[in-house]
Amino acid sequence: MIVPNPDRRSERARRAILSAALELCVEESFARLTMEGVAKRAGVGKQTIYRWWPSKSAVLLEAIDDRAGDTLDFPDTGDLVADLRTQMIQLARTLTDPVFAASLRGLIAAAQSDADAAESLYRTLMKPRVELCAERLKKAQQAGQVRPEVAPEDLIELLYAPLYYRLLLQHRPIDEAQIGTILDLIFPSLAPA
Amino acid sequence: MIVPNPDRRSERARRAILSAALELCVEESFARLTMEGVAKRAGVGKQTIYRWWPSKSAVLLEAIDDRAGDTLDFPDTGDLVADLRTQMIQLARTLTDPVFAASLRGLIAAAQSDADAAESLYRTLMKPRVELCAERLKKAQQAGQVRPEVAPEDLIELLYAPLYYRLLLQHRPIDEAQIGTILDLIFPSLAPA
Amino acid sequence: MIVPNPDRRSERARRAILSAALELCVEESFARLTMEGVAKRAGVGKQTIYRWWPSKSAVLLEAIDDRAGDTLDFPDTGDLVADLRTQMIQLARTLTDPVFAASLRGLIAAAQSDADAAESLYRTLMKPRVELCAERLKKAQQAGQVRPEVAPEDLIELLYAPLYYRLLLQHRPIDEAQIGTILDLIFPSLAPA
Amino acid sequence: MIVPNPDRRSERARRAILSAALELCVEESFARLTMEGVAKRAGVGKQTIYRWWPSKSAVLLEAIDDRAGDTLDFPDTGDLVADLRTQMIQLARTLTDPVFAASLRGLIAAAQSDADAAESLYRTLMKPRVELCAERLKKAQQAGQVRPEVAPEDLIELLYAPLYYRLLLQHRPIDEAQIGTILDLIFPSLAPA
DNA sequence: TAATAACCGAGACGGTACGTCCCGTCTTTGA
DNA sequence: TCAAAGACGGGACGTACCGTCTCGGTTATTA
Repeated sequence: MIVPNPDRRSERARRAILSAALELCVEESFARLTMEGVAKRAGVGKQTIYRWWPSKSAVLLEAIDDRAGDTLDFPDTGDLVADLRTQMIQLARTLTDPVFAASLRGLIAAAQSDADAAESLYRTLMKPRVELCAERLKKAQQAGQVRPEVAPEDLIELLYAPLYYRLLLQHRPIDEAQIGTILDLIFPSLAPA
Repeated sequence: MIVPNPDRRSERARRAILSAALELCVEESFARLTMEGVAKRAGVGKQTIYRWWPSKSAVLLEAIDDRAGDTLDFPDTGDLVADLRTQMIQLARTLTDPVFAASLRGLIAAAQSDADAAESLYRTLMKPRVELCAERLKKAQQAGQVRPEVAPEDLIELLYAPLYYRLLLQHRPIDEAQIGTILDLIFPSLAPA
Repeated sequence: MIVPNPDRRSERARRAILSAALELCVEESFARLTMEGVAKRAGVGKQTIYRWWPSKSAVLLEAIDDRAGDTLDFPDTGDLVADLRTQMIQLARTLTDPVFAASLRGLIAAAQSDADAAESLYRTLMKPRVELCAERLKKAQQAGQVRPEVAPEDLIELLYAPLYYRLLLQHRPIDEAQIGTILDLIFPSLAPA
Repeated sequence: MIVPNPDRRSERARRAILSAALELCVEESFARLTMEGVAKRAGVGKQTIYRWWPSKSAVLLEAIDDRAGDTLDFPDTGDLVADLRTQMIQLARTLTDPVFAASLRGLIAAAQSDADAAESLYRTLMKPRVELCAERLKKAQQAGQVRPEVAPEDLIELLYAPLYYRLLLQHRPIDEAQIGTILDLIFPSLAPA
């Protein structure tokens, strides 16, 4: 496979494609999002999309990752529950933003039939944030605030999975009350004996 | 809309269609599952599918619901945690069955772009089981085993969401260890003060 | 290769496609004639064209053959030169008809890069007419009007090639004067010694 | 339109382009000959082709004209039929040369949809040779070997059209026998009464 | 017991989008 | 300043499916 020269890449086209993808994903839905529609909306040839991305989920992943930007940080005030609450509320806001919600739901949908999409979704969007959270939890364990035998990754799943559950099932809305419930139900169990 | 007469419906065709849908969903994936493929595999005209189902996700939902059969029961030995463990292990087995996993992942994917699919997926597959579990939890609350101010629906989400998280993200496998972790981390918080 | 069932073929679509092909070939040119354009003009899906014809030259060949219709006859008054003149004038009219000229020029152009197109062009349009002419010439030879050692096929090429030469080179127009010249220059040589 | 400075033109690039065009036209066909293919094969940028030629037929015309070289001469031994035979055999050899045949068939095909290509093809390749032949015929007329009222251009068409007919229809091969037939059938009519 | 519906299989239809090829133009870097 | 390289916006290719439609051909009542 011949790889195009990234130095000659048109930044204008790149931005137009990513914007068009996000817009169309919200206006329609991921399933009705088409490469042809993106090309038309972006004023770009289809080949220019295929030159730089292998699939529509790859375009959307880059678009949403660009938009998420540098929000890679995890608060550390010393109070673990307060920090988690702050961060989870921030995530809840993101997951209820129409653009982000539509994109992420689409990406997760795509991941169900496309292992590459699943892999890059996890690696790009989720893994870095999971790792930051894991570090914060380890620090709390070292400070004696959390039982040492709890694996941070397990705890992270417990805390965050209910948000994704509501994102994907859409049966109940993601909100701050949910976050309160999650923290209330889990944290009393976590203090060392 | 003209509804065909269900009395004259061919049971042979119905079964062939549902089987073909499940087979193809596993062999390929939900995204590559096509009405034409199902019709061909089932030895059936396309019209026969469209006559009885509005979409491929509707076919698959009926197929998987048929297969799940009458497993609508929730153990009640008096020991809530033991009962939940039993039931969750049963669910884990279902979610790791290739046919069920492929179908459910596809249905959830479809639900991201199709509100009807989302609604019927929840109503048909999830709601009855959620309600059974809620009843069991209420009984436990009445028996003084669980703090009364905890909403059963919230607790259910906390317990089950991590399984769906792993089903959809495919980053870690669903297994019994996970269920142990979930129960260990949540239940110490639940006993009434 | 799976062959579609001709009994179910839509005559309406067939006619619309052939008409659209002829129209577009004249309005634009064979090189600018596209399957997409024909489908659009005919109000037809592209697949419906590809189902019944392998290429645009095949469509055009059938269109022009349909239009030529049953003009498969060769006059026989007993006077060979008069009969040839009659028939050649008829051909000249055909070759100067805009629709026929554009189509035939396009078909011959296509034949230069496509052996199948060349073969079917010859077999469908030319061969039957060449054979009729050859029969007429043989009859004239039997009547002692033409030297018996002349091969009818050779004579036919001599008579008709100049018309095609002008059709394709477009440097001088095809007209009755040309036909007079051709017959005048060739026939004095043909009488038996 | 900005015309580039011919003094700075790269002769190396020009030769590479013309060679590549001829090679590809033979290996594939004129229809499958592409500017990109020529550029790649010639090791040249596409712009370098578009700078000096307007179309692929223009490239090919120059290529074949270069190759035909200075074969612009018409024998004159005093014996018209012998001279024509000599020259026509020479032409037959050219028309059966694979490179020349593929190119000329392609150029004539292109001429069917492109008036510029038709015009430059006639002017460059055909006209000079037609004129030489016409001069030779006029000389024969002055020598009383050919009826004076025959227009040389008409006679030329009669003589040469059958060769082009076989080149383009490919139904019978061009060979010396054909040339004998042509001359035998036409020349008895030409002597002055 | 014929006729007469209704569903069945099959698949042609008008249509959308796919992913690819090539067009002719434009832009960058180097000779 | 021209050349090589190739990215760009764009149009058409030939294919896969969509969801609708139109055919006979079995059934399975209803006159």
